[in-house]
Amino acid sequence: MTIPAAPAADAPPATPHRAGHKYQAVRAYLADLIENELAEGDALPSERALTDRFGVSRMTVRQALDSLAADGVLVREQGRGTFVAPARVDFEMRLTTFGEDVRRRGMAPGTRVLDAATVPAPTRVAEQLALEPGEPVHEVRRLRSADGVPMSLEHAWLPARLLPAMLDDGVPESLYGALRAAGYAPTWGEDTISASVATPDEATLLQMQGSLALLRTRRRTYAEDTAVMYSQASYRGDRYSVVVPLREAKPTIVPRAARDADGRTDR
Amino acid sequence: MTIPAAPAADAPPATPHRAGHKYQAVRAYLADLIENELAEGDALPSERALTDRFGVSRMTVRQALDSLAADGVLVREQGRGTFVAPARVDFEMRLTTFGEDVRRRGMAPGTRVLDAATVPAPTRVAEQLALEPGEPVHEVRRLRSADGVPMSLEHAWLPARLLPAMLDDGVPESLYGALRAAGYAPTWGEDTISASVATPDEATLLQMQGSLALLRTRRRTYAEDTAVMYSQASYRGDRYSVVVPLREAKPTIVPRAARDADGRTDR
DNA sequence: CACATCATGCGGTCTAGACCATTCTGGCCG
DNA sequence: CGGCCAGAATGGTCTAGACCGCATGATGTG
Repeated sequence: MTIPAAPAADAPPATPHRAGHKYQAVRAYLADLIENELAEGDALPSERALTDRFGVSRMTVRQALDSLAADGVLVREQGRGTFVAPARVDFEMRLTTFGEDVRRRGMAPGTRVLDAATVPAPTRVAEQLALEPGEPVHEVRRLRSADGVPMSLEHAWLPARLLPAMLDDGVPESLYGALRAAGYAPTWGEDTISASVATPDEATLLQMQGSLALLRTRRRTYAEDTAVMYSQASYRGDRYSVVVPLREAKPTIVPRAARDADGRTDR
Repeated sequence: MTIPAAPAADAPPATPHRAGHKYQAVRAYLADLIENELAEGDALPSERALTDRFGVSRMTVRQALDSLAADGVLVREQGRGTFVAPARVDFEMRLTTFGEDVRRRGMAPGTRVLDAATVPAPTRVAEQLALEPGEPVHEVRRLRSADGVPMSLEHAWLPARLLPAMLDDGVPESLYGALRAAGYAPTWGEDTISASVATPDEATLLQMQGSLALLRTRRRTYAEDTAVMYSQASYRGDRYSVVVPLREAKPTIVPRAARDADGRTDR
């Protein structure tokens, strides 16, 4: 935001590096520019212009620009300039919550808690969470809906050791939120997706008529190295689908340099 | 005029830059080292050692190291050294074929062609492939099996314009292989996964008994910007599941610098 | 013996230049 | 009018240093 039009041409003596690194200042300035000022495809100030504006050397400016280019935010073109990169497809599935997911689809999420208790971990759950069998876990069963229409039955288990007080004030609005608040922000996970037929109980709760097909996901959620949650969700097959972006088959290793090396592409 | 700072003390021979850039040479050397000599976690030569070995400046060495670190092949640790990165989890789903997929699970893939013809594109297919309705497409229906057990019904459409002779010698072993051979190697795609109940016809072909739940995927496959295939597959719900790795929820923008900016991390 | 200190080596940041390769523009000339 | 060519501007590569902060192990010291 603050545009350092005049960067105190020489040495700011008091805090020379306390304020962080110079390239970070340049990067922050550029990031702000990209987010608030420029549109996709717009040109950024040239390296030499930034050099003048910030009173730093060109290598420092390039470090900022290159890091943004590496993040896919910028595209650099020799002889032309540096431009805001076109929005790229995100090739990674994200750990989203049901609430976020539904809102992103433009609907209002709803929740009905069916069951919540702290219990000894069942064998399968203990396996998935790498716990000793019988170690206490919070178990939560919820019926999730979108715009009032039942969509999914969720069954989640979290190690009680990580969040001892989680259920003290009732079931939290968001389990991921509770994990984040406890310092166990989910960082990665794994879904296993399958299909099966709803039990009569499930069919009733989800108000299914006609087709009884369910899309089931079993999810393990991790915060860094610790398993923080195991959950199963059953979605109405007629109302829910998952979109998975796909990348090309995995290349060898060390891509960038190899490209130019072998000119022939006769495969 | 100005004598170049580089004193050409050593080699300014016939082809000084014809052979490529210096940092690429360093990178290639390091890549070979990583692939053939070193194990996960091993230390690489220090920047200054590489500087001596190649007779280049440290910035040039760093460009090679940084690019490999950006590719996730190396991990740099201030004060300690540069190390071969641990094999990382692949957070991206890949465009795999049924055959590859089954073989990776240790089973033998099988195929029975049910139908193959070149026909005018149905409306929905034309939409998905961005064709004019009625434009000719190759249509292929196959029953796929693993170790002789029926697993999946596949229905695929490919623009005939891209591979005019695809069906001349019967149905190719691999549709992706045919695309690659024609210069349309698939580079990305998108699966939409849902669940539904098998029709009697599907149940018969897949020899389903008991549960009639199917896991269905609709896939669009692209080679760069051109849609090269649209396909639907129906998997037996009791025998097939999809594993999707998940990354943490998407951060705002501009991650790297922002991290250090707010000093407080009172955990 | 336990602990503080220091030297060393490492990657991280930064400078003030240089030349190269590519792209585009504008003016010149046929 | 059309095509060619020279600049100018841009990013790409590279140098030969400098100082900083961090991690580690050796060296003393109480």
